[in-house]
Amino acid sequence: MKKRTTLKQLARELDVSISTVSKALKNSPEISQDTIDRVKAFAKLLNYRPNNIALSLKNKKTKTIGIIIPDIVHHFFTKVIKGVEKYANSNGYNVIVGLSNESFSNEVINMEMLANGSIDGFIISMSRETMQRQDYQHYTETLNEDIPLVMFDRVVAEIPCDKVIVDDTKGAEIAVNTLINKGATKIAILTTKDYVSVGRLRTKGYLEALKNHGINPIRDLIIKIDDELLYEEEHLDVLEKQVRELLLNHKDVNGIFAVNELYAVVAMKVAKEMGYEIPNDLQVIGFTDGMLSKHATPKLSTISQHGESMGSKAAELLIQRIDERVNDLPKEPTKTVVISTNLIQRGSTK
Amino acid sequence: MKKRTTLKQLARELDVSISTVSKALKNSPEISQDTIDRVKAFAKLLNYRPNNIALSLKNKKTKTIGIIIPDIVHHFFTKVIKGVEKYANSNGYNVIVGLSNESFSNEVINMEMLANGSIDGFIISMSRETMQRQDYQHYTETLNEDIPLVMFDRVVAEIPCDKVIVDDTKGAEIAVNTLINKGATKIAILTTKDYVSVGRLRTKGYLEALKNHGINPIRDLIIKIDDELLYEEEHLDVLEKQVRELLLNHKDVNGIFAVNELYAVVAMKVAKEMGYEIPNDLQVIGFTDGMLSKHATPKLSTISQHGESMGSKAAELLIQRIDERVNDLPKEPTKTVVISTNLIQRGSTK
DNA sequence: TAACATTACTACAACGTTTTCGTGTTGATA
DNA sequence: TATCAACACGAAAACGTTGTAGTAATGTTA
Repeated sequence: MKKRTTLKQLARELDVSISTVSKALKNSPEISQDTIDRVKAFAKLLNYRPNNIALSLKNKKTKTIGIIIPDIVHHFFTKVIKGVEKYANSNGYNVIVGLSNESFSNEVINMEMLANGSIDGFIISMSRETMQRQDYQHYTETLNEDIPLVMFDRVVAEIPCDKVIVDDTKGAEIAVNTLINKGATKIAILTTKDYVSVGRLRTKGYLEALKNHGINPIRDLIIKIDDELLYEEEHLDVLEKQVRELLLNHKDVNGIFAVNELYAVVAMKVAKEMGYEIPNDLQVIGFTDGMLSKHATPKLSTISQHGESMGSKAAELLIQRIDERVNDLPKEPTKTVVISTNLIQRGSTK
Repeated sequence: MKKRTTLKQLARELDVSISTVSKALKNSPEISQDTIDRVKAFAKLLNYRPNNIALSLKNKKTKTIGIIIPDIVHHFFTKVIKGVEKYANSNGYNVIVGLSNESFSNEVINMEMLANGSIDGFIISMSRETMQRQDYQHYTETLNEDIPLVMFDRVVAEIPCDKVIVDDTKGAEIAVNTLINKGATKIAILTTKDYVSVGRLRTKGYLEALKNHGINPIRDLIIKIDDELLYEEEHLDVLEKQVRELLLNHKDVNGIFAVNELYAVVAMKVAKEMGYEIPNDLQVIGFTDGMLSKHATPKLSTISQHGESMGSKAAELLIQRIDERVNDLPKEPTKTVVISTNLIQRGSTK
């Protein structure tokens, strides 16, 4: 195995000490210009570059942050990673990605693999299973070990750490308000089971919007879809079937708010098949602005989640915490940053 | 800053040497069962876990692999990462992600950031700009430093390293053959500029299929789209316009093969707007099986690229090389693994 | 009882850095 | 000429591990 150039090699060949080489490369005033030049020239020749691992060990920081997400094949998370990467990179940090695949144990294992000094801090969105179990030990342990942690999107109040979320309730409210203002009178919601915090909150926003307009919510119009294995083929059928039933039983539904873009797109598809014309007969708004929204026909009006902003904000918060920790600064109280959502109007609304 | 438990601390408090602690934790026969038990109990109490960085430094390997991709907001690459992660994780490796954003300099910077000992090897798909410039210095340098490198999808023959690709030409041929067999007589191709290797190869497959059926290619039917900033909003318009012109000038086109799913989906959209009925008037096949394909109306028939398989294969090859390097085994000649493509038939073909 | 094995440890070097604290050689000053 | 800065460099510790090579204190053997 060929070995990389080290200070020691340079020192030996130049017949000076390791310290001298190290200092020369850093333009230390202790070293004569002559020696500096010689060392630098030779270092360049051998293409010397300092070993990061040794530096990490010495400095007790790795300049690496770990991001743990439930699924990478998902536009939103992908956007978040992009935001994290961008901010992290421009601050000299690398990003190491761990996938929990919506599984609790994977999440724990992944965090343990990284909490061994490999990373300076975590950015996390909880796996579905973790939300169901409500077992947050691995988070508290991490915090106890004084490893900074920032949660985003799927967060939980119990954990005292910085958080980045969108105002799900408000976003949903905006969506439903918009539908109402544009003439929809009977509005259904396609949401998830309640243990998914974002689903719960968006449903809340839906209910509030109705209430504010003096509309009584109808049980039948609130469709809670079990999103286990959501992205698996078979489960789309279930989704389609539920939408079809909804539209069959309530032919006068003229607005649908879906808590993610997939639900929205599927709803549009089913509705079109059943003869609805969008947006004339039925208006649809989704949540999360992804590929599907942009390329659906008609293009989907949607509440944008600003994944990239969330990512870079999370990275910013995390790096602040890391600095705080490294420089032994007093700990600021934990923050929860709310990223504002906004409606992107496209073809699925009037 | 709170410090993590180290061997030294354990040693001090247990009043034994560091070596003893280290060995006790590893059940060394040199250590008495008594001491082993004491040490382990105490280590558990303090929640000791060995520092990975120190291990990396000592062992001269990081158990981390770097993957550099042009864009993470892209279903295919996302699938590849998933495959890499899966294989890597189950072999004790972590994955660190670098995004080039299709930019040459970003690619170089990212690689340099990681080639400092942070990772044991690279998995790379070239950025568009790198392909254009044909500047592969950073790859050769990496290889010269004896850092293993595996390229996937967007590869280049000049670099002597393991590669994982799909048989683009064959895949395209299958697609076009299928169109012909299903009755299409005038088939257009939506492809990229030639410097994008996959575009070039898929175009080749298109031409071969035509030739094999004795069909003369028509210049006008080969649309080479400039995919600079492809995923930016404005450029979709260009794409739409080109498809519209194609269909206007050649009303009898009854088959379209697109080298990616976005082109295919946009083509379908434009065609539908122009009154074509798919698949009756016009059949469409895409390449890469992503979200868009599954949720387009009609669902898009497509050549599947098996991103996840590509990813895990790439990880497998890389880890083999790393082992080879670490154990000073003789170097095997470089391999190019071709992942077989297959046609997924859905609604956009008869 | 002298020589030797075994047991159960410890010391130390090494991985590649950085940084603090010397230290020997100049030249200038009193 | 004795004293002292300034200069240019080197030695060594430290970060947290592991593994090799020692080393006391026992017990065993001839």
